[in-house]
Amino acid sequence: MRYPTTHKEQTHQRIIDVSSRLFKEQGIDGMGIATLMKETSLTNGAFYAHFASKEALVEAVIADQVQRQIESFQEQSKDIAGVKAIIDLYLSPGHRDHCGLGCPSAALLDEIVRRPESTKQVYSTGMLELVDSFQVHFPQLNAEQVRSLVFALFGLMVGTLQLARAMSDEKTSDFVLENGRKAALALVENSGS
Amino acid sequence: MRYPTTHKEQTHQRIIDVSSRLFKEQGIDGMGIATLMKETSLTNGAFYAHFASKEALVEAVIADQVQRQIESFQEQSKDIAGVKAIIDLYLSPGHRDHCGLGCPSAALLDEIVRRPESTKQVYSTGMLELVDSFQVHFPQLNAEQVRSLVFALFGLMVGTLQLARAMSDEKTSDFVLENGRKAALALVENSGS
DNA sequence: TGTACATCAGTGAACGCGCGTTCACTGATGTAC
DNA sequence: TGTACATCAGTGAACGCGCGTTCACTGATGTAC
Repeated sequence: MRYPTTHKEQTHQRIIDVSSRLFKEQGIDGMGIATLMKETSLTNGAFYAHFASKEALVEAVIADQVQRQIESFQEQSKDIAGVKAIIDLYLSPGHRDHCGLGCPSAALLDEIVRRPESTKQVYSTGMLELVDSFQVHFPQLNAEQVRSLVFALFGLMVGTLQLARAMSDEKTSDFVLENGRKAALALVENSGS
Repeated sequence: MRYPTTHKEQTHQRIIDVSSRLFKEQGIDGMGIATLMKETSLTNGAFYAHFASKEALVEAVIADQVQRQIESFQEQSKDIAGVKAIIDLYLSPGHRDHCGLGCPSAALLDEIVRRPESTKQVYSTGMLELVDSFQVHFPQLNAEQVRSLVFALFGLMVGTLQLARAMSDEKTSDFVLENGRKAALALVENSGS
């Protein structure tokens, strides 16, 4: 069968989508090509028609995930209230309980640290873009002030979400989450806005 | 050869020490029993005389690492200055550049999230003890206030260190680190102390 | 004092399994003449 | 219009390798009689 012109491109994206979820749920090292392709309803051999290696997929997934996160953040209003809405969603039980659909940084950051330089570069570039995209929420701050604030905010949110996910006791987990949410809101409120 | 009474205990601890470093450097999934035992100058078979399974080792490593971190924190003065010293050390280039010798949470937190409930329980218990150990630095705060402050502080420090480690550009990494350090110090200073 | 046996930390080969990757092949379609 | 060939997304078996785990064995020492 010949496929329509867009077919291969669609399959390519489907592999990225499925991999994003599975990597975030099971870890990059914890998810093999065969399993991943089976979940995409293909056989393992087809993988290498789409990606040169597993690492190439990892890079594609990270780039795609960070872009999607930027887009999802941009759905909020372009002011402080928008940032607060982002915080409320980020440090929510829903996000905590669904790694596979959530933030790639929270799910994969310390695995990304251990990957090759090229992969870290893809992540770094994306993260800088993400951080700078917050400029719209803070018209009164300059670029460096935005980076200052947003890197601290993101560090706090990522670390807090990971801690909340690691707590085996639900009450403690809720406390960590809600406590982190307040700290994040306070950080933004005291940012000279 | 018969060994002295303490010999096996020493070997047991040596496996934990070597594993702590290697897990933090390469990830838990990224480090196999054979490699790990070779680094301890033993053969792979000896492992199961010391641990029932890899997961049992993971639990032992996490418990041990968190205790050691508590002890290292306790070397600082029992006041706000002590907390500031901890922040300065935690968010320093030295800590960033040596995962294997550093904080187990920063190196392994999102892998811990994906491990069995029993392992998360070991981590949770240790972390609560760690957080509560900060009470000595804040005599004017009650237990819940200390947990509020220290969970936020730890979330910020862990997330920031991970972000700094993931940045491929050194200047950006330095910025993230130094910026996070200031944010952490500000968090502690504004804590009604 | 001498000998037979128990103890036990560690050895190293082997188990089945899943990993990332390769490759000869399939089969439906488009193109050339 | 009919036939031979090119294209190409996907198939599925196979590659060598390292994984976690098991187990019969070694060999130095202690103990019983």
